[in-house]
Amino acid sequence: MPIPTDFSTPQRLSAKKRAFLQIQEWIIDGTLKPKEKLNDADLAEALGVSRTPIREALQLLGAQGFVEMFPGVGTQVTTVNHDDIMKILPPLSVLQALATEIAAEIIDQQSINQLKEINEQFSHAIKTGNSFAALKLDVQFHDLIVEKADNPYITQTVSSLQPHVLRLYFYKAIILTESSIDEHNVIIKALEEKDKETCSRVARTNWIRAIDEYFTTENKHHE
Amino acid sequence: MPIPTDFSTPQRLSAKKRAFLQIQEWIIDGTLKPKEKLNDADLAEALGVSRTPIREALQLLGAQGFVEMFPGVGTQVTTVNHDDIMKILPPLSVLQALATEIAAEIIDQQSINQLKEINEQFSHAIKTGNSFAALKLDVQFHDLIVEKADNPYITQTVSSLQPHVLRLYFYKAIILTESSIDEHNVIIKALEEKDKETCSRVARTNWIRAIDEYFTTENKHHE
DNA sequence: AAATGATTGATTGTCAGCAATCTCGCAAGT
DNA sequence: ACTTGCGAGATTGCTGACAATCAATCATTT
Repeated sequence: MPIPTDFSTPQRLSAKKRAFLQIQEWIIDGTLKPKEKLNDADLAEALGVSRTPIREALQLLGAQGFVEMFPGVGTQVTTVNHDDIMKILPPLSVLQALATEIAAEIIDQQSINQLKEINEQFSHAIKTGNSFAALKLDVQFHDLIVEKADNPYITQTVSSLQPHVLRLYFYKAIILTESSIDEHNVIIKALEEKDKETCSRVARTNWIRAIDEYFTTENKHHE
Repeated sequence: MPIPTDFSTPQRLSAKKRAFLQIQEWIIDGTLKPKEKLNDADLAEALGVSRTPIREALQLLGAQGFVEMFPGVGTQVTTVNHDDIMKILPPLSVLQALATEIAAEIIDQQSINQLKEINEQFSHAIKTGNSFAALKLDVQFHDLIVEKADNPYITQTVSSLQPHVLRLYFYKAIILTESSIDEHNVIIKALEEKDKETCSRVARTNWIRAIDEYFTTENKHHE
């Protein structure tokens, strides 16, 4: 009998980690409302653990900007505004542009093939109106590039912004359109040609176009 | 007897916050060595508190990238390498460049005067060889611009990188020279003239010059 | 009626202790 | 000498409880 070689160690999630992931999800999807006061005993009861792992999870959520802790008073979910998209896209885009520029010099063909595959799935999701899937594929696309850039500080800062992007999606502040498909293709081509300049320019101006579209859609919405 | 009006509410620091600040300082200044295994009972004893606030502080330090937690095993101080400067400057600079570009459109004259004042003190610190003071003034200079940009995501990402800059200083991986004085002056002038393009360009290329100088100094050091 | 002070209950931050797990050292077997 | 197995001790994650503090409510004074 051959020894199995394709197993992985089963991951036991600590109570803290479970609490963190669950509360984060509740905040992102709006179950826990902006400005809502969080009571750690209630959360502990809801999740079937003691208050300590809840408090540890809240430290992490505070560091992420999803809650604000007022010592001696309580913990509150941070606010989310429609216009936050206006604020998050510039830093996110310059970081992604930087990652793309760095990756252009070192990326391998296999990863480029992966990007093409992701963009095909992204295109399909856009065309079939599956916007959540499209968002996740957009994140995957950029995350692969960030990973290839191999700079822990870029990875850290981008990943600190990503959950906020997801939250904005749930508050209907994110719009992905067919234009993004073409942009991804331009990035892929530029990466194949090791064209740093185009990589950087496209990724950096992407947010300007996204904001224009956002305003166009918003104006229609208000009419 | 007039009622005092210039007092502020005395800030009581929670045990958690005190622990966080102290352990962070120990990591930054090398008291706690890279790769060192941290034992929360020892830290608790050293700081005269129970383990709970230590564990909460460690969550924050983990989120900051100063420690890595291995569930069930222990917590370890992250490594620091001389060449980390090569990795942190690009993202830090693009974020600072973005902040400068945004601030160029909205900054007031009072803040510009403040920048001039800070740069004078920075110049003095450089010329008298007080490099720690110079670093702190450089941080102050950029932080004021980031504050004026009024974008919480830029503030958050920049401030997540700053403590790492300080740590690299203590590991002798940061060098500030007289060139920075001139650069600051170029930024100030461009801000006064609302010249976004120059703001952005200078702040974004600053790290290339800083890395060149770093290599020049490193080569001399190895001779 | 409005302002002030006192009281009460809830919540937060922390403590001490318990159980589970991990690591290390020692002993036994090959 | 090297490998394997076991046990002990240390450490981690978590629980339940306590004390301090805050906010809300009630009572008293103006």
